[in-house]
Amino acid sequence: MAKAERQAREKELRRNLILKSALFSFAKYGYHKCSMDLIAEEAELGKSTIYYYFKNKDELLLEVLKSGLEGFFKKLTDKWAELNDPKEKIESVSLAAADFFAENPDYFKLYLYLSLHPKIKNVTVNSLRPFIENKNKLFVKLFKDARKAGIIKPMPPKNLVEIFGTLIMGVGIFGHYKRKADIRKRMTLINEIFFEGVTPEKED
Amino acid sequence: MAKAERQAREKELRRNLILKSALFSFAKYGYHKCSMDLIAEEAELGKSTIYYYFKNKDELLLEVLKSGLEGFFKKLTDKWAELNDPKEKIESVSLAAADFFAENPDYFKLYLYLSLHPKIKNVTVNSLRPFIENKNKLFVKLFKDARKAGIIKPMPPKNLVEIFGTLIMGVGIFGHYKRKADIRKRMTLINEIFFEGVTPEKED
Amino acid sequence: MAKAERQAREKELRRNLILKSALFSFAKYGYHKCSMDLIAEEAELGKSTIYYYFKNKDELLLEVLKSGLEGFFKKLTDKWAELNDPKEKIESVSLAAADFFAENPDYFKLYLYLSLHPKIKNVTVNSLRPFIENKNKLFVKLFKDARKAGIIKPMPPKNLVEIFGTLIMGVGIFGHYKRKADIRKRMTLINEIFFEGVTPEKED
Amino acid sequence: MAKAERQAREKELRRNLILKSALFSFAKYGYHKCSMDLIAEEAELGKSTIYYYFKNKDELLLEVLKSGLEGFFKKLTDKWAELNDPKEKIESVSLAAADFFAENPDYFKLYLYLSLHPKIKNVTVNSLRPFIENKNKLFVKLFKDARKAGIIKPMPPKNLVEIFGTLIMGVGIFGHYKRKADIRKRMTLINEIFFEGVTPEKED
DNA sequence: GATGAATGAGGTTTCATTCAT
DNA sequence: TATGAATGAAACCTCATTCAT
Repeated sequence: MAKAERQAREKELRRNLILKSALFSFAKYGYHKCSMDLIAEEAELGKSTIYYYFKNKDELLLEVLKSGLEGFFKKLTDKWAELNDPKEKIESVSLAAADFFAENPDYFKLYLYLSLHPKIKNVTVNSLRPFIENKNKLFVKLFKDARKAGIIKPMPPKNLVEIFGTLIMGVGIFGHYKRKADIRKRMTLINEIFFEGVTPEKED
Repeated sequence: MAKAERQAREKELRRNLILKSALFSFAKYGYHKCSMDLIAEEAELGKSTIYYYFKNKDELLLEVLKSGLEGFFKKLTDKWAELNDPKEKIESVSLAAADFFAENPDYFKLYLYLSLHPKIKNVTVNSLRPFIENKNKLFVKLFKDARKAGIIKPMPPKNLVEIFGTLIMGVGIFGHYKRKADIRKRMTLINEIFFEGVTPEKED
Repeated sequence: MAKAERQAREKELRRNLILKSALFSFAKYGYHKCSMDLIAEEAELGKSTIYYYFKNKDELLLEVLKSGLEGFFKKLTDKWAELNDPKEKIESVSLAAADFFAENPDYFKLYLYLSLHPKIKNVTVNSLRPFIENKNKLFVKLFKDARKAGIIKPMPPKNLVEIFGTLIMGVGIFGHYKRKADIRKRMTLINEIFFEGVTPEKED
Repeated sequence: MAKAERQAREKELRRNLILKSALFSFAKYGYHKCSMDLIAEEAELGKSTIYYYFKNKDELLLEVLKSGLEGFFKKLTDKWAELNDPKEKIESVSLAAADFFAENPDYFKLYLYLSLHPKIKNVTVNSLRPFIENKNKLFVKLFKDARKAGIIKPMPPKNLVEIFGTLIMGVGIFGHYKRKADIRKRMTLINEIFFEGVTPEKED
């Protein structure tokens, strides 16, 4: 019957509405100062309805983060599919992040905020860890490939991933940029520094 | 009378004890999950005593951060006094940070955590802003000097401060390092990348 | 039409399924900690279905208890039909209870639990009262008959019913017995004490 | 200083006030239907004050029960100190219980209610277990002594303790008695049945 | 100066029940 | 007949803060 199908679709929509409202409110007030009431109000639903869709606040947070990260990595891997050159692939990470920041200014702030919270770190974010570590391996491999291709100095790939990741996330932390073009410009600068450094070419 | 003096000294000691306990507990539990009780217990003082020394939780946090930052910048400016070369000065920032991270693993995490918290950002941390912006000017000037000295490409100094700052703080975010030597090594890598990039020298 | 009949039969089956699941869950979690969800899940039915069969949680409880008690008294009166001697009849109560405990370890616990719950006592269990008082009269009559037959001291029959009832229910309260044989043995001891006391025969 | 002493005394008084209010309210509404608000209102204190004195609802319950049982056993052992004959000692148990029921009509109901609650049984009441098992040993010893003195048939003392205990608690369960004299009368009947049984003396 | 005691405000979560389909 | 979805009401508990001493 088409009915069941429509219901499933509507349920998915509601779920996404809650996810969206939660992200918005978490980001606006910060996870700890954002009450379930606030989220419910934002979603224009009863508070208990949220508990009908998500077991508790922690899980809601988790799903918010998951859906955000999934969106980001979907975009990124789509882009990678079009590229071959490792350097271009690396640069595409920051550019994909730029677009993602512009469209979802809250995800990375929330993610970082939580990464730094000692208690949550141990409970919720940890269940994201497998997901993240999986992605991390992709990045490590990317840098290894770049190294093999001779376009990167012999530096430990893991460290490079961390450092490059930091650079990108920094945009999210300090991010007072609003326009996508500005963020892209900043990412371009980051790419340039990461690859070439700030030291001018010696002319001789 | 020496009595008043001794009393003043004792008061200062108490204040510092509270500050230390607060930092420890904030870092251990996260600002929002760290109750005044926890801090009082850590300091082995009555809870109300904390209110005798600090107006409220927010102000306590502020003072904790201030004292931490002051410590860091004290060390940094001491080092700068010994140096002339702008590049060396820039590099000394990350090395000073390395030592500071090793000795005070919690300050920067707390600082970052709060930088990302929307509400606190607007209330408490903002009152740190003058202090920080002041220090920021020092860094901007440093990069301008470096630019003048020709050891830096013509890139916007403000952006460079942010990017270099991000690189350093990243160590605090991911910070799984325990030994000072490890942190220093990582900072050296960061310095190298920042100045020279990851692209190998073209040999021709 | 046979259809209506089958439907009625199926409805009865569903009702019993819910009753069984409710008893199981009430006993497992305790009435107050047992949510309708739990019961619905146990019955593998939608939660609203329970409301289709029973007006509310209280009524469900009531019906659970009723059906349990009915089962017990059915067995008991069946046995009584075979017996004439009042003493044997009295003893058969505890033995019937033994079997009933063994087969339905939860009914009496639930019944007692609720007898002790002040609020429920006043609302739901009270509607069991006519039923129970009816049965009680049977017991009182039994003890009166026993008195007439000269096999019981001249003690107030009502009190004897209460005391004998207590003894039996005590097995349900402390009931750490698992095997039917153990419960029967215990009931035999209770019968002996109730009739003969614990004081040894004077030998002279 | 006398000040500290007075404060300690006042704190103890408050604690007892809460305990009393809690017992009253638990008994009136039943543990699960008795909210902390209700207790606070009864004690004419803020709800949080109760949490200042007791960690949570479970612990409050535990302390209520503990204090009740302690009161009972204090009275009982006081009486035992005056007695030598094991039979008199046994009888004194039910008479002490009679007085205790009359003065604290709620304790045993609450205790039983909780003994029967599957979830609480495993958490809170269990922490009473050592206390209770300790007392139980006293009773077992009492029945062993009575056996040695030849005033009890060779029946397993543990079972006798349970059965005798059940008889006494039954008064608490069904207890519609208000006047101390009525309860004592009932206990006397129980003692008589327990020792001599309901079977009349054979006259021959 | 120092603190034990008290609490109001607010947070998360549970759950019986209803309603549209 | 059966049920998925939604929710209001209420429960437990935490915590920054105050106040009397």
